[in-house]
Amino acid sequence: MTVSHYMTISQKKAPQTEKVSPAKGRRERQTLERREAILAAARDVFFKRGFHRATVDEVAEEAEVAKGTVYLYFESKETILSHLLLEGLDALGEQLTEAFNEKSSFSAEKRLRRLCAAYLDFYTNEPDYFRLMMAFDRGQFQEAVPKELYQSILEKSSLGLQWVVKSIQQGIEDGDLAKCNAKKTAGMLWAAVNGALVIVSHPLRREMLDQEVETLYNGVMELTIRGLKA
Amino acid sequence: MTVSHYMTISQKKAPQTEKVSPAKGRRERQTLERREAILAAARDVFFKRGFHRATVDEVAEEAEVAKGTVYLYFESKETILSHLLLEGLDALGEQLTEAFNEKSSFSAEKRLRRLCAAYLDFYTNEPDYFRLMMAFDRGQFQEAVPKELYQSILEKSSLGLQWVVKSIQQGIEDGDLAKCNAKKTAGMLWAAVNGALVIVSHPLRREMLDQEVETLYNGVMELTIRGLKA
DNA sequence: GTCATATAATGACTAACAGTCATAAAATAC
DNA sequence: GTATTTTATGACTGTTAGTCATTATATGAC
Repeated sequence: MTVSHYMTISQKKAPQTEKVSPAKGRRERQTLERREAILAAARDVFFKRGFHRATVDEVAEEAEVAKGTVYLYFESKETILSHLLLEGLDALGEQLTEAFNEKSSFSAEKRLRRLCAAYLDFYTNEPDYFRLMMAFDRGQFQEAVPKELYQSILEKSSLGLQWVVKSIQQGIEDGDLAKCNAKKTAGMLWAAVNGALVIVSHPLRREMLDQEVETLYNGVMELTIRGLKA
Repeated sequence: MTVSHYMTISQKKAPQTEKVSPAKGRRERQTLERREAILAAARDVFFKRGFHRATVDEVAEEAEVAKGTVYLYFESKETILSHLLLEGLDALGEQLTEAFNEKSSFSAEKRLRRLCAAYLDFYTNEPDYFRLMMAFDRGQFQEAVPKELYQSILEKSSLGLQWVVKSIQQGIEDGDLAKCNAKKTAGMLWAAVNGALVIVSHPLRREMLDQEVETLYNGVMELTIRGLKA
């Protein structure tokens, strides 16, 4: 059984006897707090300077610990980013869940539009998290972060996509959309609108296309949704 | 007037008198050859190891020169990549020009499909160049490469997009497509299909969408082209 | 050919930064 | 109060992009 890195601090040598001491709870709490403080410092520094410019020394300084301490709580700079990414994905996930609005009786198309709009909102309102996501989509993270962490990012990412899948399934059931592989079609839609954000995120590409985020994004959304209905 | 970096080697101190010597031509040729050799070495190394893993020392060794020499011909590792990128963009540009096939009487839709197919072909047949393009779309290249080089990458990139713009304009003229801003619409289409390639280029994202390149790419193409016609 | 000058090449060096680990400090147990 | 375990530290290592004083080579004048 593998355990998360942060849980291993007090478990370097697994004790044969499971002694319960009064201080144990407090210790664990402190460990988590420390970890959270480092993560918060990393959030500050990464947001302010961007992942690549930011240094682990800066994170340590901001967290008021030594650099070595940072590495007691996280395996690598990339691992820290991954945990921030999970935060971002949680936030995005919540917004998407709200956009889908399970309890309402929205049409499939309305839901798709709301999901797309929520994604654009996230891009607009959480530019820092979005930037980190883009940074993650670059480097050699698969090698730099533990498998299980990589896996949970994959899962969290897929969770958001599920709402798109559900919307398309609903559209097919309601007879609003032609029959198709909902999962694959959702992927296409997502790839397209995400592509718009990828491009506007890069100065060169934005110059190249020479249009505002909203124009491009909504244009792509319209094209694909119309294509879906056709 | 600014001159390219590689032209400055024999011009560190601008001579007042423009003497023409018999050796001049050969020297210039040798300089260009040297430069080309370094670029070829970089192509090998970057293709084999990827931009981030590759080191300038490796490039120098492959080119059989000292590291300092590499920096006589290129300002930075990023600048070398930029020049390789220009090669890639040239190749892509040619394929797109051919796909558009100016002399033919293809319909706008046919042309768009051919352009998209050519882009996918490029992704498939020149994965190394495509990888470098993705690498470029990441880092802090705007700062690391000279403005004029950055500008020429922008221009070369836009050149390919022009064929999409032309196709859409033709579609409007032929009455096959509804009136729209051709440039912006071309950007949307491009953002969408490019988005598909961006996603499949990343292992995490490909896992997430769980489908083959062709399926996803052609799906996005179909969606957007259908949306365009609707 | 030989020397003076201009040009090109070299590789040891610097700086920056991720990550390590022997040592120190603090907490806990007894 | 002492021993033991846990946590923290920061000097150190390894790697790599980029520099620059020094060396080598080519050219031109005589």
